[in-house]
Amino acid sequence: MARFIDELKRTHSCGQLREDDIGAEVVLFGWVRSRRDHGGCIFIDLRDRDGLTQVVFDPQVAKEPFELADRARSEWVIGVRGKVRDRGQMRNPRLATGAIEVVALEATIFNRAETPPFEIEDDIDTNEDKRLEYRYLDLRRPALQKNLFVRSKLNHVTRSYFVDNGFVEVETPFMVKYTPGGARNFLVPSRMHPGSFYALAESPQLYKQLLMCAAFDKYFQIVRCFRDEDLRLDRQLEFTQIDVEMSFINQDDLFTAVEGLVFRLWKEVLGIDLLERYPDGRFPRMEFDESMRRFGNDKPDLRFGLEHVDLTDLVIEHGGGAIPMLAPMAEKFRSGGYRRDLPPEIVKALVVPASAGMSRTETDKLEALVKSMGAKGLARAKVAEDGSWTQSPFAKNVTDAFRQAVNEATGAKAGDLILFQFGRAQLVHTVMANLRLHLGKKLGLIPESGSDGKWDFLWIVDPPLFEQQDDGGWAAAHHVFTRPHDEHIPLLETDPGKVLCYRYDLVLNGFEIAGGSIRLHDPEVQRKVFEVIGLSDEEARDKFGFLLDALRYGAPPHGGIAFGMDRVALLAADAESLRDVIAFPKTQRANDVMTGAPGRVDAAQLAELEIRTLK
RNA sequence: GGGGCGGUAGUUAAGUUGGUUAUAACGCCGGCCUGUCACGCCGGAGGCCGCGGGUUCGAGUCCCGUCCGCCCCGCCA
Repeated sequence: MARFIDELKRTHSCGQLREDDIGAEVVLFGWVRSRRDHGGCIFIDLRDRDGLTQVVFDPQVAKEPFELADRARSEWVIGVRGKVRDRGQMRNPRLATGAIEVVALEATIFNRAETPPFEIEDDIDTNEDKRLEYRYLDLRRPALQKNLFVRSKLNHVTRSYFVDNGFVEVETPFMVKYTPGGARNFLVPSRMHPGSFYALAESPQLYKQLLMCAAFDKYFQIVRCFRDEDLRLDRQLEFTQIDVEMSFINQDDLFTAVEGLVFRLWKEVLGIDLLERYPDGRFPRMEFDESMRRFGNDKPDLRFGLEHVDLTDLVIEHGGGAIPMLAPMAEKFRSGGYRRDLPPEIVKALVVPASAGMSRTETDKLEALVKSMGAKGLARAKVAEDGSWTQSPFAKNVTDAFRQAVNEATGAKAGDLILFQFGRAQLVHTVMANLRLHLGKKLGLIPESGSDGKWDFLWIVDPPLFEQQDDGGWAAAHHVFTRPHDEHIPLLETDPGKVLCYRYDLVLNGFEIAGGSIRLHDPEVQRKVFEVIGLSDEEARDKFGFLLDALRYGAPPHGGIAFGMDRVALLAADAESLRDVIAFPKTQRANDVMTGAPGRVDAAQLAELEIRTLK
């Protein structure tokens, strides 16, 4: 029978003791965070997941524990029985337990520890690959502990909310049928069927629609999804979704359900009442088109300005303003080579205020930045006192009328710097959106954490159903079961590019945290959509046969949404990267540097699966 | 697939136009210290300069290749 653990049970966590506990005898278990040896007595900060408590080892109080503390080193795991004492004058206001300390009467060493490769503390500078290699040590740091606790709470409150509102959680398969198109799938070879593969589900999309057909109205699931695509700051190979689907609802009904969830999450997990910012309990909405025009993407960060100004119409009107680089584009519109309502090429500007004090070197750096995103260059113009342009490739040729029109449209004043992008619409939007974000950060325009403007939610609604391919054909912009606006159904046959749909994204501070749609359940319209994207009946049957069948056997009108739980956690925990809210994440090259995954497998395993590799 | 940045003691970094023994801080080890909490003071150990090749009398430094990490474009909801 061991004295500690068997006989002496833990009475408190290391973050628990307060003034009220003074005089109590307690038993604490934890890790040695730091040890301060004063010759006569030794202080050890004992840490567990809950916090820190200072333990004093005084040889005049108890000799044996003092000798133990003399030997102890960082990260050793120890147990202490002791008495809670008032720190009196020596209180540490920066510590939750700072009013008290525990005087050791008895102690034990559960385990020694090698010197860790980095110190287990917040705000230490350690490269992330090192942190990931020793993830179990990294995770001991209070900041990461806090993040994972936030995540745990998000999960808990999410389940409570949905259960309280009559939803049912249903688990759907991870191993599913491979279907080409969309995100790349991870493949899982089947031993029972050599040469055949399952795919890891990239989302439960089709299954949740089948659940609606099966009358499981109001479904939700907190579910892992897998996509074999390149990673980013906010993208991992495997990630968690809060997946939701409802029947007999329209877009507004779904928004109500989602807003209810988010308000409750913020209230119960973060202690923030979003009603103060959104008194009617609703998040604002913006049309996709407007978002693209003003911000260049469909996930605008509204916490700062620097909005884009679309100059395409002005350029057309002024025939390019005598600027050689813009004239050919204007001509294409004039001659009817380009459609004005769906312009393949556009011109956009963004004004950097004089107060930013951008130097020439800094603008050169901006140019390098936009080039790295595929732009050819960064045209600019500094506005002089009289409205004329300097430091600009446009200045030499530009007509007075066009220059004045641009100054007026952009609102640029003396000393301001106008930045331009022109060319293929998609590239201009991407470059300008990233430029705006970059400048917002660089110029310090994004409010610090905790300020009033911190939580900026926005619905992006009514995007186009299709996007045009390079070959002029059309493809579904999202997935093929998105319902078009009823009044646009005739356009399916005449002008697919103008068809808008019931698709929506919820944006928070520039991150898309949720996306979904009202689904297409009318087989007639479904066929027309397939026709537009050139999907034959046969191909459709092959890909979605089971869903098409289900839709024919009495499908209710339905729609849903999926939250990127990792991104929600990232924002809620105020973390820098998705990796900071995932216990064991992958690197950008999709490696697990701790375990070495992915790894090669032995020949016998491959032989059994009848798989041969080329490398 | 492409662009950018980085890799030097355990950790984080500095390292000049290529030139003596590669620095510093923190950590670690030893000693001293009874009120510290970023404890303090004294002393010490610690290096495949990511890896491979090349140029050179001489490479941490220059060139080529490669691996790893981060950020971005493409891709992806």
